[in-house]
Formats: sequence, structure tokens, C-alpha cells
Amino acid sequence: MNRIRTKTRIQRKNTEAILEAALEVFSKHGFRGATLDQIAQAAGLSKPNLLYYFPSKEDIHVHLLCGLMDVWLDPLRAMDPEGEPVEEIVAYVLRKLDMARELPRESRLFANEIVQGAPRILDQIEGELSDLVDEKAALIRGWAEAGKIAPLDPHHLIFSIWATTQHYADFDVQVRGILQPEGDEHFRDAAAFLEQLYRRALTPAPGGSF
Amino acid sequence: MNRIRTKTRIQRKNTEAILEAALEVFSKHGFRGATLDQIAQAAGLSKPNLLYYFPSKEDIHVHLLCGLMDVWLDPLRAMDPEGEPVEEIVAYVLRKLDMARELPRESRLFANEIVQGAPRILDQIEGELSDLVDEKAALIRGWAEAGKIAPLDPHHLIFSIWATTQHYADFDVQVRGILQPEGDEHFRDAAAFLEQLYRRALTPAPGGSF
DNA sequence: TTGGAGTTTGACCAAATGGTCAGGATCACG
DNA sequence: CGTGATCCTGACCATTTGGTCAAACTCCAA
Repeated sequence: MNRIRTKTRIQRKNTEAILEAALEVFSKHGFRGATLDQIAQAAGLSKPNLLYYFPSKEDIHVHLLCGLMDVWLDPLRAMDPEGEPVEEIVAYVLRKLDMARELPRESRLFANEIVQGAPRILDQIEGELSDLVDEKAALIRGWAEAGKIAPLDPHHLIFSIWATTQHYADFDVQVRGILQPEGDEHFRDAAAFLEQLYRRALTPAPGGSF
Repeated sequence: MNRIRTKTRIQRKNTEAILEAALEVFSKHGFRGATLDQIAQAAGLSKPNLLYYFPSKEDIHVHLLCGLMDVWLDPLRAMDPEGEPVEEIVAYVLRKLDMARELPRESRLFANEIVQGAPRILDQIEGELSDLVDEKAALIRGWAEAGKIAPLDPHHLIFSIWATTQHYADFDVQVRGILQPEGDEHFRDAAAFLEQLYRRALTPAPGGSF
């Protein structure tokens, strides 16, 4: 009879379907552009039924964003202080690019939110995100000071990695409009390009860096 | 009595006010998120009066987007085949970054549109934009083949420049949430970083490139 | 099988929103 | 000044949309 924390089979199935549908719709149309009817239909539920599981449209949106933040930052967390600096950073770039290919909807969900001022997740940006970035920036700065990588501003380095990789998800239409790829082949070229870009920029000048 | 093409003083003033207001509102809330009332109020007009000048909300939006495309691509057009390759590309990066600082609303207007699939400007992306990019990509490829710059995929190089520079406009909230700048100082650091990044990546290895 | 918790729905509501319209105010020019 | 073109507005409309609710239906354990 322990009702609290117990989720029935139906509950689990439906909340999952709703979040999946909402991700699809929100990432495509933005918060304001998405409608509950669209989400309900995509989830195979009626609108009132959808609102039986989530109290409001905003609630679904916030739920998605928060749940995503963790996944989104995992690759950055995985950057290993003990690893080989250039390789660690290049690996981070490539993992981020993989995520842009495999989770473009998640990327666009964030992009939509942030372009419009991140009204619903500003706290988390100034909180945990900021902390993690500062921590990793310190790590990168250390590597630079040790001469393991070229001396580049670590914060802006991280921004550039986010920008270049997420670009392939967020600006997918533009990229495809220009490259006219059949499928996802262009991600191979993108990976090769980004690896070269960062490897060349980060590898410290051999010999006299001082 | 030549009525065609003649715009009265009032017409000019009001259409200008409307477009300015619409840029402000659309860039902040996206197409669907913006309301005619908001735009009308920001322009200091009544809603019916606004609709006296533009037949519909969509019409204003398209008008803005099209008018912007030219300005937006000017820096790329300005890349000079006769110039010093690395300097030309670095100059392009810095001009784009300046635009991100000075015209963030324009950048976000585009970002909003493209993230959501560019339903209203897909033609132009696959048309003039694509052509211009291909032209400049060929130029860059030429430079690379001549050994003037490192051999990097020119299309992806251009994408990376768009991504890294526009990031400071489109993801402004995130950047500020992390760097906590007083004003726009961080753009100086961004400029320095991007200049180093691209200079290091593009400068061909001295001596044996073959 | 039966009772209660959990689930679903049709009908409905209030607010917001894009857009219309008839008529009034204002401007520019002869 | 007068007159036609331009400009502006309040009132109004249809639709969309987030959300509610009472009633009905389903599931499952006792």
C-alpha cells in the first residue's frame, strides 16, 4: 500500500511517451511555438490526459530541460586531469560532435531556450554549469601554464568547442542547405576538420615556448 | 502625382519604427513567441495602425529576414582573393565578432529562424547563401593548395567561424552567466582568443609542408 | 466480484491573439 | 480654404490555446 514513489506501469509508459513527444515538438517549434495538442497527439494521448500527468505545459518543458542538463555536461565532466592534455580536449570535441549528431533535438531544445534568454534555466546556468566550467577552465589553464598546450583562454576555448559542435545540430538546416549531403556523411568531414583545427591550435610550439 | 514608389514622410518614419520594434521583439521571443501587440506597443502604434503598414505578422518577419541577409553576408563577400590569406580569414573572423557584438538582435533573429528549420528563408539559404559560400570555399581551397594556409576543409572552416562568432550573440545569456562580465569586456578576450585560434590553425607549417 | 484507486475523455471556459472594418482625424496640395 | 489621399482608431470577430471538471471507464487486489 505504499503509494508514495510507486509508479504504475501505465504511469511510467505515459510519462515517457509524453517527454519523448515533448522533446520532438519543443525542439522543433520552441516553447511558445509548441502546443499541448501537438504534444498530446505525438504522444498518442488526449490533451486532458496529458495534463493528468503533468500539471502544465511549462512543467513539461522545465522537466525536459533539467533532465537534459546532466547528459549535456557529461562529456565535459569526463575531461580527465590525468590524461594527455591535447588528446583530452580533442576527445571532448569529438564526443560533443557525436552528441550533436545523435541528440540534435536535445541540442536544439537548449538552443531555443538560451537564444530567447534562458528564462527557465538561468539559475542552473549561473550555478552548476558555471561551476563546472570554471573548474575545467582552471584545469586547462594549468595545462597551458605547464606548457602542455598552447596558451589559449580556457573559457573561450570551451565556448568555441560548444559553438562549433552544437552548430551541426542547431544550424542543421543551414549546413544541409549548403553541403547538400545525402545523409550524415558531412559529420565525418566535420570531425576531421575540428580535430585538425584544435590539434593545430592547441599543440604547443615544439622547442622554445619560453 | 507619381504615387508609385513615393513614400511619405510618415510612411518612412512608421515603417522604420515598426521594423526596429519587430527586430527587438522577434529576436527576443521568436516568431511564434512575439505578438503584434508587443510590436505595436514597442513601435508606439496601435495594432490596427501597424497592420496598415504591413499586411500581416509573417510579412514583417520575412521583410526583416530578407533585409538582413545582405548585411549579414557582407563580411564574407569582403574576403579579398588578392589579400594575404591568413590575414583575410582572421579579419573575417574579427568582423563577424564585431557584428555579433553590435548586432546581436539580428544574429538572434537568424538563429531563432534557423534552429526552427528556417521555414521562411530556406530558399535563400539554398540559393544565394549557398552560392556565396561555395565561391569563398573555392577561394580558400585555392589558398590551401597554394600552401598559403594549412589544408583545412573550407566549408567547415566557414561554419566554424560562423559558429564561434555568432555564439557570443546567440548564447549571450550563457556566456554572461559564466563569465559574469560588467559590460562587453569579454568581447576583447573573445577577439584575442579567436585570432590566436585561427592564426595558429591556419598558418602553414614553415618549411616542409610537403 | 466488487470496491476503490488510477486513468481517460468530451465538453467546456477564459484569455490571448491575428486580423478586419467602418468611420473619423490629419495631412498635403491646388 | 477645401478636397482628396493618407493615416489612425475603437470596436469587433474567429480561432487558437492552456487549462478545468465531472463523469465514465479500466485495472487490480482482497
